[in-house]
Amino acid sequence: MEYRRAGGEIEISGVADFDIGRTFECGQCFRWNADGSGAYVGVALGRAARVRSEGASVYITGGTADFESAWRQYFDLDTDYEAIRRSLCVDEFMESAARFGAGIRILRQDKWEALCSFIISQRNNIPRIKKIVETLCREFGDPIEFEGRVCWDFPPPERLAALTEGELAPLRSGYRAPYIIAAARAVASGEVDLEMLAGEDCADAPRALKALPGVGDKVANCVALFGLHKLDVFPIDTWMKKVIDSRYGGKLDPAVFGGYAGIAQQYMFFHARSATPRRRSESPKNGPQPRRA
DNA sequence: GTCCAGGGTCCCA
DNA sequence: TGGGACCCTGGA
Repeated sequence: MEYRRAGGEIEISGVADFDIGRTFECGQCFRWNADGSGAYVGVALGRAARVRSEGASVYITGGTADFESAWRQYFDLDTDYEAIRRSLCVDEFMESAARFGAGIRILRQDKWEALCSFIISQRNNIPRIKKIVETLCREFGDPIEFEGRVCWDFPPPERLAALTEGELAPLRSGYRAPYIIAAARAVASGEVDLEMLAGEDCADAPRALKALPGVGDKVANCVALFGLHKLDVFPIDTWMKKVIDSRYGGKLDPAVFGGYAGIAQQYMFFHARSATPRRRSESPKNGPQPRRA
């Protein structure tokens, strides 16, 4: 990996498997949006930035200090995803999924933001998740000036811990509001220590996260993978259930992927979502049916 | 206007 | 272990 200043941007080159579109669109993050020109604008780690790719290089707004203190870690640029991807091609389907998802990197997102965002994600669709998260930031986050407009940082847990459910009403987050507040209070008070859970010697972070109301297996695993960077964790949602049912007869032991089951999951998830039309009218007739009265 | 589905979780038999 | 309820939105 090499980087250099290029005007108001940092040019990053020599990184295999770095596709910004796939990385931002694979469902791991909710605050990066395509601007229509092929670039993505978003807020992360208290900074706003524009990210674009051109040729074999990726360009990020800002200087070397921002790059070294934030983006280098955020995009996990010192990890060899190409080698990991090759190691995950354990069968024909994974070869196909890994080829399809080549370039996806697991972002090192803010831990609290990941926890809060995935609580919001439950029984929800991605456009609405993004809308709720954006409203949360706009209502309670700090402003960040960027390219002549105002973006909003993700609000810290201490700020949300002081709120009531009524004050979260503008989010229209429904039954998730009390979960957001409970998580904020647990993190702000230190009852849940996300830094500690992210540590190497914490063997079972999802179990600790599941102590929070509104955090079950799926949310806990997503937070462990995308917030705590536990690359061996394998979240299973409705899309993954479909893949496991259709490709592996309903049984798949994530252990076959070694310590990188989480990255395998992202290839499979991205492949499944991209291969399946998302509109209801176009959705497969034999998909999982809701359990309703 | 009505119905249904959306990256779940919780509670209760 | 399985079924139903939960909050809200947008498409059909």
